[in-house]
Amino acid sequence: MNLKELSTKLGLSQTTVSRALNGYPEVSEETREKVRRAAEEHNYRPNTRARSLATGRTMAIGHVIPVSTKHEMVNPVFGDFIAGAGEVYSREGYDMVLTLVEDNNEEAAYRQIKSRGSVDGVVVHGPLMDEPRIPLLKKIGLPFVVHGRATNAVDPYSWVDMNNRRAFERATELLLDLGHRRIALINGLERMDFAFRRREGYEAAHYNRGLTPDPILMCSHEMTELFAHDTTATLLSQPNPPTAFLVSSMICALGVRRAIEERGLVMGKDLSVVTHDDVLSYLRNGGDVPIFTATRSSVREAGRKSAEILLQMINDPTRDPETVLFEAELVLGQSTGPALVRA
Amino acid sequence: MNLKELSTKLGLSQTTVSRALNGYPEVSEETREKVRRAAEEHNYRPNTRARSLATGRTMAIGHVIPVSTKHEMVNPVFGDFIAGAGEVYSREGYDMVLTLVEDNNEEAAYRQIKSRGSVDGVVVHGPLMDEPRIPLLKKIGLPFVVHGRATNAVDPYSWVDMNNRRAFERATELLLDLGHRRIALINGLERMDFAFRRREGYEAAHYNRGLTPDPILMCSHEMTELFAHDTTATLLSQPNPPTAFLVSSMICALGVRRAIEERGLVMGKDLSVVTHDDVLSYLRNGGDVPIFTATRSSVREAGRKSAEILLQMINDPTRDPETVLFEAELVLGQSTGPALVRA
DNA sequence: AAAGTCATCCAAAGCGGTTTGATTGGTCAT
DNA sequence: ATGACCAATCAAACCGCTTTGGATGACTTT
Repeated sequence: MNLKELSTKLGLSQTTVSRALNGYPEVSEETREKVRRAAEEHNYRPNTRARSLATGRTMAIGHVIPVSTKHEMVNPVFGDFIAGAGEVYSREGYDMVLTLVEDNNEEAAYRQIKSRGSVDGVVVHGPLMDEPRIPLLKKIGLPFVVHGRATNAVDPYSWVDMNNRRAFERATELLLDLGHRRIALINGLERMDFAFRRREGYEAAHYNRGLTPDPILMCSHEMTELFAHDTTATLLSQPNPPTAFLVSSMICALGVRRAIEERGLVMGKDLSVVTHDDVLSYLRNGGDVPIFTATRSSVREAGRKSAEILLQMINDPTRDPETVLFEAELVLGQSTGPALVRA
Repeated sequence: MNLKELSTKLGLSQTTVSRALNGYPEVSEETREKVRRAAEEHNYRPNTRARSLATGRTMAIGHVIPVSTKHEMVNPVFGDFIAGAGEVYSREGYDMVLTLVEDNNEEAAYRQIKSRGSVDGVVVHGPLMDEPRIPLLKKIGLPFVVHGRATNAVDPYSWVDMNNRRAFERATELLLDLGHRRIALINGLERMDFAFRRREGYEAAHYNRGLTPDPILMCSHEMTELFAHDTTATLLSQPNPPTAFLVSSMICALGVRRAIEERGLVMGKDLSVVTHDDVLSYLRNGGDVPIFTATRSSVREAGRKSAEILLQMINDPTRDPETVLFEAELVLGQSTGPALVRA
């Protein structure tokens, strides 16, 4: 059933039917109601492509997902972010278009998205410190919002981020307050902006107290359980091992815990662990009392917020870029305790 | 830059330019080359919507993701499946459109997808035992392939699945061979087809040896770390506790391990654990020697295969439904050992 | 030299909507 | 009664592409 068929069936012009359904005032209420009922009855819905060709709006948002070519790694955080954004899209009648791109030719991907004109805007995932996509998108004029930030970006742009630096500074302070002086940092890839900021926070907390973190305790890698486990195991078998771990994700924290327990040590007693918790739906941090002491910020909420901002920008292109910075909570769990005095 | 502009710039008709770029033979090689260069130079790419309106093909595949309303749960397996499917789509020039749907009105969602005509086909995720979507999609004539199967479906349809029944039967047999007689099943929601089949396999292995599994040992829930942990803890504190656990996902297995180790027990010695492993990129099952003994089948590969089948169906609608059944490997890790003789 | 073939190109008609610019008939003030 | 005005409707243009059904001229064929 298309517009033409529906309108002949009703004995009306396409114009009137279209206007009736789209709520234009030039149609009598009586006719509008008649049209509405007929549309309902025949399960008519305007063809997306035709409509978007006519209006110039696609009613679709693109998400370009970088897939690490090296490790075939898909960010586990992604599902929840998408769920948050998707809530907003479906509420507002937008589709979500995913493009998976190997991380070596993202620029081409964005250019293609723009010139094929299949979305009204994009969400940029996983920004690096120097993020070439930001000036690129500005240049080609595709509305966008970044999940995260790019430290070295110059022009203003819209982003939604968590205060990674502050979160990790506070977490480090907590561990320092507990008497820990050798704190390992199990971080993500530090060319990713979020990981860079987290290290900054970690270092700042040390410097603020006149301390210097031991470079050997700072590790950076793709955040898998395995990496975290192996790194922890290695660190613990060194002569002057860390007494605490600051970890960049729940998945990693599980690996850290495994390594700790393999050595017969008890988390929260022999060693302290603080992790960042993205509040993933399938990986809750314990029940009433959290397992891990954690900095906490919902990535699903970030998804919602990103989508809202992007849609606003699309609806009103004159708007100034908008930014949202979530402060992470610091929740106490069972994985932290005072540093043991060395025997 | 659109076709009209490009063709006037070249002094050719739209027809010729379009044909040149789409490889039709009615164009001299000389002209074709000239057109190609001009297109390249001006970064021209045909507008997706216009093209799909003209051809009737959208060059997009829909994925309808059920989002559990009750638990706000996003399937963690989804990211890797999408990554696999996405590889194929981008190779073949297809877009991927995601629709998140609360699990109570999926039917409306599919109807809408069809009538809005924004995709050429869909992948159905998370089939239930009685899956109303299958007859629905057949009825409305939208090509589809199911990731998983629906036990009670009657008409043939395309699906890609793992042999859940056989995998869990073998895993159970392994545990029985090791002398375990009280084997707990930590399963997903059993209205989901995969979970139902896994239980069947588990039960069959028992029955085949004249054993009857204790209903109290079979647990079914959304597969979170927390559920697995709490259930395991509960089971272990019962009078006649299980000596082995058969677990439906790596995430759950982590919860099982946590509960085991909290009691000061050692996995692989005091208790055995076998899990299913979807080979998620961020959650590898250990390094050289797997941590968990596991049934293993790559969900990413399933994504690839599903996409391939669907595209074939779209390109040749006369094709018969195709089905792929992956057999899971059973890999031995460190989490299994002989049942201890009760003191 | 006329007719037929063939390679190459083009004008115009869709695809299914939205939107512009009339057109119609009724109501009201003059 | 007449023109102005308004509400309600419509025909046709347009969005950017593909594709049908010619056109054109060079080259063979007879």
